[in-house]
This record gives sequence, C-alpha cells and structure tokens, in this order.
Amino acid sequence: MAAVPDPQDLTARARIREAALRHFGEEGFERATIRAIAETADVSPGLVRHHFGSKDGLREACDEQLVKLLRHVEREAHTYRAGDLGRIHRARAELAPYWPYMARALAEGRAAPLFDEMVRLSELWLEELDASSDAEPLADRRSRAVVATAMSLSIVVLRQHVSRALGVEMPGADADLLISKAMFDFYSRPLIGPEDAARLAAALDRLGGGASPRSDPPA
Amino acid sequence: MAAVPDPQDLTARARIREAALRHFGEEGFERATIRAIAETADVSPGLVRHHFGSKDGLREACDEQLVKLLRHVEREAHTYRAGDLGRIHRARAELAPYWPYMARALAEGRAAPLFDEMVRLSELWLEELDASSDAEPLADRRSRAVVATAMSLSIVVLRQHVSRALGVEMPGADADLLISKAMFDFYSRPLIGPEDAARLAAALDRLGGGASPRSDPPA
DNA sequence: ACGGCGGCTATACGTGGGTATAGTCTGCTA
DNA sequence: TAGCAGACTATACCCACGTATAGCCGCCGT
Repeated sequence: MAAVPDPQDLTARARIREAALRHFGEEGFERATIRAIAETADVSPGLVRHHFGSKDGLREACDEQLVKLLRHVEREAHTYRAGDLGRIHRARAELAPYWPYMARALAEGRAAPLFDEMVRLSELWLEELDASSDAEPLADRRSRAVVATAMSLSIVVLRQHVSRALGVEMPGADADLLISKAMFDFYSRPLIGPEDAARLAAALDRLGGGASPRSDPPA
Repeated sequence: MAAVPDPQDLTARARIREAALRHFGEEGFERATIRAIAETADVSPGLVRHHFGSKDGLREACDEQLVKLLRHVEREAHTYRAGDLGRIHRARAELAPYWPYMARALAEGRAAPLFDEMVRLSELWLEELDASSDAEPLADRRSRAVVATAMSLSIVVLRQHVSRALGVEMPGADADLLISKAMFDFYSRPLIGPEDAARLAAALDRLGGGASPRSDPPA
C-alpha cells in the first residue's frame, strides 16, 4: 500500500518492472534502454530478456501492471461519493508515481483498458447524475462519459504544461488545490446558458454530416 | 490556405519540414528516421542535415512551424464568438493534419508557446464571461484558463482513445458532432449545485497544504 | 548424493541510423 | 570565362542498443 510499493526487497522480476515503469515514463519507450533499466533494477541486462522476452514484452507487462494498479485503487476507493475527499486523495497518491508512464501510454493510444475503465466509471456517475436532474442532456451518455474522461485525464497527460503555466510543482498539494477548485468551478457554474447551448446544438445539427474536423470550442 | 499547404512545388527545405511533421507525428520522434523523412520529401538524407543541422534541429523547426501555424489560424479566426461556427470550423480543419504532431509535442511537454497562447485566449474568454455573470468564481481566472485549455486539448491528445471509445473516426464530422454536443452539455448544465461546490471548495481549503497529489474528480 | 531446473551473468553479434566528409551541379556576378 | 556560393548527393563511419548464446550457481525433490 506504499505509494511506491517496493522497498528494495522485491523479486527481481518486479524490480525490473518497476524500473521499467520509471524509465519508460521519464524517458519514453524508445529512449529508455534495457541496460539502464537493468542497472536501476540492479540486475544484468540479460535477465530482463530472460523474464520478459523482449523490450516490447517488458512494456506489455508494464501496461498490465498499470491496469492492475488502477483496479486496485478503484477497489480501495470505490466509494466515489464526492464527500470523501481523503479517500480519493490517498488513492490518487498511490497512482501519482506512475503518472509519467500513464501519460505517455495514453498519449500514444495504448493502455486502452485504463481509459475504457474510466469511461465506465464516468457513465455510472453520469447515470446517477441524470437521474437527479430534470434538464434534458444535449448528448447521449456515452459521448459525455468519453469526453469527461478525456478531460479529467488531460490534467495528467498535460501536467508539464499545467504545472508550468500555474507555476506550481505538479504532483503537489498546491497544484491539487488550484486545479480542484478550477474544476469545481466548471462543474458548478454553467459557461453558457441553456438557450445558447440549444441554439449551438441545433446549429451543429444543421452543419450535420457537413465538412471536416472539429473538436472543441476555443477554451 | 490549403489544409495541407503544400502541393509538391515547395522549396526542398519546406518539403523536408512538412515530411518531418508527418513522420514525427505518426511515428514519434525517435522512431522516425532522417532517411525516411528525406525519402518522403524526395531529397537525400544529407540535405536534411545541410538545412537543419541535426535531427533535433529539424524538430525545433517543426515546433516553430507549428506555432506559426497556430498564430495564422488564430488571426484568421480571431472572431471567436460562438456564433460563427463555420469560421472556427475551417480554421480547425487547417490544423487537423498536424494533430498527431501537436499531440505528441504537447504530451512530451514541448510546444509551450502553443499551450501558453491558448491559455491567453482562454483568459480573455473567461474575462468576458466573468463580466457577464454575477456568481463568484471558486478559483482565480488563470487557474481556470489553464484547466480549460488542458481540457480542450485533451480531445486532440487523447483522440485515439476518444475515437475508439465513441466508435467514430477522429478527424471526422461524426466525431465533431458527438464531441461538440457533449462539450456544450458540460458547458451549459452544471454537474454539481453551487452549494455542494462551495462545500467541496471549503473542504479542500481545510485539507489545505495537506498531503500529496490530487488532480481531478473521478470523471 | 545427484540430477535438473530456473534465476541470473558475461560476452558477443549484428545493425539501424545519426553524423561527418567529400564531391557534383547549378546559377550568379564580374 | 573564371570563379565562388549554396543547394544537393553519395558514401563511409561509428556506436549505441536490442538480441542471442553459453554457462554458472543455488535450490529442491528423491
């Protein structure tokens, strides 16, 4: 349950995997070398191959480990009621060391189970929410869940920019405070009125099967 | 003004740069090779070095080009009023071919000017918005601008997951429609009531300089 | 006591790919 | 016509790194 779960008495296999998660996260898959990973794990390069077959094999093991970790954290904090901030807090703290790896994996389009799992959670969350609201949603629940997931992950994936732009270190309490408040603000204060939203949605429908890309409003 | 601005009668230097933007975007910086880029640009590998000095030099040129492009698009669509969807539409279409490169650059923490520029725009946008609203924001404007920027970029950076999870191709009209509607929904319908938000913000303040990371609510 | 197996190391091989150098061709100025 | 400059090519170098092989050592079952 330690944030970094591994003192130094771990099986070599696990040490290698943890070292890889760090190296891949910090340097990226291509720049990271088996030799460096082995050195960090305090084993010979050959052993890496022995256990994981190849560099790609090692990465797959890392991905799996990441999903395993997410599920663990999830299980531990499945009380997702907004009230229990402390619980979520601790859960996130456990993930933080793996942010760099996570961010890279997601940005490269890997770690799909992780993303999908979060979408699932978002859908559950929206389901509750829809039940307790009377206004009609503009989009189907799944779309909203996917977009919400992407948005929440953006903070991790773009943490270097967020950190720099806010002038705070990013796994860090200051950042948590600023970001959480900003998000609560967005969650609680509508940026556009319902009539404007309906008008925009209608305009979109009119553009319909129209032309090429679009993704999101300016901000 | 063409979406991909370059037929095939461009200066070799420009052809190389465009080829690099594509290769770096699709394969990543490390996996992309100077030789392949040269071939795409229909020049010899040596010429790449001649013009850009090194692979890193080439990447820097790409980053600069990206910022130049953003400013161009911005200038062209500086009428950021939500009404003129068509204008924004065309502007975005011009950027779309560079999404893969953009996404990678941002995820790796590069292309800071691009991010910062978007933060600036968000701040302007929020400034207007704050003026026309009476409710007190929970966070300072800059924090909100940074978070909003990260959120809107998340769609591009995580487009592979978004695309997969929605089952639509991602530079594409279908995706635009779904995503835009979902975003308008979030922008127009508050997810939590103001009293809950205030309570949560207060709770955060109480945790205060507390413990380690936090980033965002579950969804 | 022993045979075998799995964790582990040392060493070597092969090559992809960035970089460096030398040389060619075209066009311009005088 | 000479001669220089810069765009461009061909070729070679070199090393980092993934992969492969062969072997050592300690443990366990019998």
